[in-house]
Amino acid sequence: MLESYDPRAVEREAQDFWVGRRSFEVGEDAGKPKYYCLSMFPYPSGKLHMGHVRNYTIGDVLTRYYRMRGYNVLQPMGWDAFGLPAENAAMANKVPPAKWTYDNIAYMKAQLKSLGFALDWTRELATCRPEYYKWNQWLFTRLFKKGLAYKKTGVVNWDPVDQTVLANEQVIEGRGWRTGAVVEKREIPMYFFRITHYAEDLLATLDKLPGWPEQVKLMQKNWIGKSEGVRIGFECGKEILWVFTTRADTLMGATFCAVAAEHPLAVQAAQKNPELKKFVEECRKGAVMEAELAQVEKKGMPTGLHVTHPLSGEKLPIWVANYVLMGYGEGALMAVPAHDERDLEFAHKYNLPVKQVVQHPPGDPTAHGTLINSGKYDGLGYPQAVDAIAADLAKKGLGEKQVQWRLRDWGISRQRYWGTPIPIVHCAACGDVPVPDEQLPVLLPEDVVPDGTGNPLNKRASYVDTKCPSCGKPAKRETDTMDTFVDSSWYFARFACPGQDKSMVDERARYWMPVDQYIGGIEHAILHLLYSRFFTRAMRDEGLLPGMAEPFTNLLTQGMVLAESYYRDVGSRREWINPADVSIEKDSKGKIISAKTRDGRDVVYDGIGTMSKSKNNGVDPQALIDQYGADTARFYTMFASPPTNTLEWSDESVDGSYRFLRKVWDFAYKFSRASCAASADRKIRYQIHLELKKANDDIERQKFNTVASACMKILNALEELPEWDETSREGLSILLRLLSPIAPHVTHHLWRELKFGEDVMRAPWPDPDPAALEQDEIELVVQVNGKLRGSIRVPKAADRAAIEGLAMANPNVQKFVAGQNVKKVVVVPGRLVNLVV
RNA sequence: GCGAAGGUGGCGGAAUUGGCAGACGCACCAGACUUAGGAUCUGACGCCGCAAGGCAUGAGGGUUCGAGUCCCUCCCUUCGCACCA
Repeated sequence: MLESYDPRAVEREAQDFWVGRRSFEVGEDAGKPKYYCLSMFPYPSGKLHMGHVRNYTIGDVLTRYYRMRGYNVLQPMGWDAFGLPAENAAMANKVPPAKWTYDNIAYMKAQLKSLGFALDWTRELATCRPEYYKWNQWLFTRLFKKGLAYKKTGVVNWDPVDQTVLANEQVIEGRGWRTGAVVEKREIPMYFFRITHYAEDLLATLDKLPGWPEQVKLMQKNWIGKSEGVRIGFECGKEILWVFTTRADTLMGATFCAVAAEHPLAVQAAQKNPELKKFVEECRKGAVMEAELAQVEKKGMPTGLHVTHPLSGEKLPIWVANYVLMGYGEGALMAVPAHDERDLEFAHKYNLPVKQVVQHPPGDPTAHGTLINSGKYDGLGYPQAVDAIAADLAKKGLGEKQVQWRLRDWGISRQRYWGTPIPIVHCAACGDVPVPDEQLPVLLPEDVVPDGTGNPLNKRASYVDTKCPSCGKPAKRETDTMDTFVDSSWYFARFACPGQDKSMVDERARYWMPVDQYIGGIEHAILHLLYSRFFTRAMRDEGLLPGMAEPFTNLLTQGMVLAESYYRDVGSRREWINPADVSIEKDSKGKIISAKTRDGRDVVYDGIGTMSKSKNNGVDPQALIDQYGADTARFYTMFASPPTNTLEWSDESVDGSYRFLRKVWDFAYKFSRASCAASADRKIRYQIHLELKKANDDIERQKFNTVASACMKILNALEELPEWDETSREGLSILLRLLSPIAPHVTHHLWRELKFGEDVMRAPWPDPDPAALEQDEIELVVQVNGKLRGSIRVPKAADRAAIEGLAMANPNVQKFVAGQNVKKVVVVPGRLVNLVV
């Protein structure tokens, strides 16, 4: 065997071996338990980033581990290939999005292969291929016929200069990213998926997902946002203003009503009131983003209209307020300033009355309590008050209990080219007609270069002009495409069915689904995961996935990979400098005091955040692979932190990972030339098996950083052996197997070189030997008043009295208890003794 | 603003159940080997202190024989907020 570690040669050799044996291609096998391990597929942005390396290494470690544990493991890979960046690249480089995307896929596929992931490439898919998106279209037509897909108007960001719809990320501080024009809200017709049909089930089933992080389940629960309340009608002349509230108990404290600027009452009132019209129009300026809306200063204007309080008969003014959202509830609310912080802020600003009606604990006006100043309802608690008030309202026909959801239906229309065409034909006579199955897929032309002014499909007569599938007369094709979240909502099921062109999925999906382990970034905790859960239900009800509701049994949400970012302002333009090109100076506390580029110009430190193209702070993993090899890149990303933590990038510590793999090689090299004694070393063997026991626990709880450090500890222990013996051989074979899921290439090579077997991946996973873990004596820590004062060795079977005696006899312990009364002795078996004086 | 998570040496992190805080590694420091060292090996390495010892897990308070871990208040960072993926 070679004396020194050459990652390049070792990795090529191992990868050739796997390809030659088709090691990762799997089929259905009734003889083994199946394990479907899936990492979120990448958007083909150009090259892999650190988040990908981390994500796919986590999946690969699990895949290789479960294979060695005897499971039939599927780990596929594909491309989330539709999306906005391809159109942006097209505008910048005058290249069709299709070509740009396919080129990126080719490059990134080579990168993934160089990292040695155990992927079944025979199942590769790209969502921009007709054979994939055909089934988006097919399912859309099914849902459309059932009413689960439907058309209504939705609000979008409109750039008045480019005459185009903007994505939220294309709106910067309320202005269009290319034109700088103030963005307006515009209502346009769109298609929606009726995800709210499944709201109750999506919420209730969260409790049956023990393999999901509590954090994610809680976020989804809050997002779905079931609230039980009362719908209350306020008479306004001949009309009724309906509001929804979860605090009907505070109805007697309502001092005004507020409606959204888009509310029909506001629009109507604005027609006769130029000042109000101006205000309503002002509310239409700016982006649709909720985060932005929530932070704008609360503003309002009276409509001049009044409503009648349904119980007191009092006249209350109606205001238009920019903090009322048209999309939630009725787009209107009753304001109770005394018991709602936002209403209070608004009331103070505009001098509106505040009337306390609930006796609340001091300092918490929004807490439930007993009613006061509420006439006949005085003295009631929250539930009784709500019941009584709802009943009285019901008698007048002005209220009823209602369940309200925060979850909205999913708008899937995008006024963009690079996505799945929505399979609808608009016919003057027949209306919106879904494209029949035999005419699917509606093909997206691939030779288009968008220019940023609207959807280029609109300008293609050959695409738009068609015949109505229903009556055969000339008609227009829908030019909107689907949200790319549609593509990623079912790809996991499609991976089970390569080559299937007769149906969306087939019976093979019943073998592989659900995904046993899904791995991806925490940033997908809500939308992607919720949409996938919705799709699985919709497909189930279409007969495609019988009996299945939940697509992902276990979910691992990896933390984001963060890096520092730096910029400098050049005129009005902000230039972002890659951290690799910045040298920094830190003070003794580690705070950055100055940052300069290589040529000595000052740059501004902008803090730490997600690696992103816009801040140019990405670290290219390719440089890491080129310099150290794939095994080091994999080992480092596992060792650096547990998968669920954020990972703050530092290239300084990569060296240590490389050094460790080299040490493994050096040890194996020396072993290959040594002759071993037949004896074993009890003490070192104990250490190795103890580390193995902990490492096996850590793999099960997905803490791969401590598995990596267990490998280091085992090697450190082996190096302490006074001579080559059976413990060296056993320890090395354990080390190579334990390390193989993380660093598969070097362990593959050494396993064969040392004649442990032909293929480490097919070796059984090591389990600790109980005999090696047996000990006659154990060490106990002795504390006095909770402070460490010494330690004692006691026989394993020692009783309490013997332990107390030994603890008291310890000289250092004596120093602290001498002459004092020992009031209490706490003995924690196997751990410690605490003497309280 | 709302929802969620996190904060431990100079740095990444460990401590699985309330029981030895800082495993393992990086950086730094000292030494050995060497023509050389950005290689390798040995040692030291939280802070204060000559030592005994004391202090220390974002800040402040509480529960407990014992708190990084549980409870309360506050501060900071990251993620999501429905057209980025």
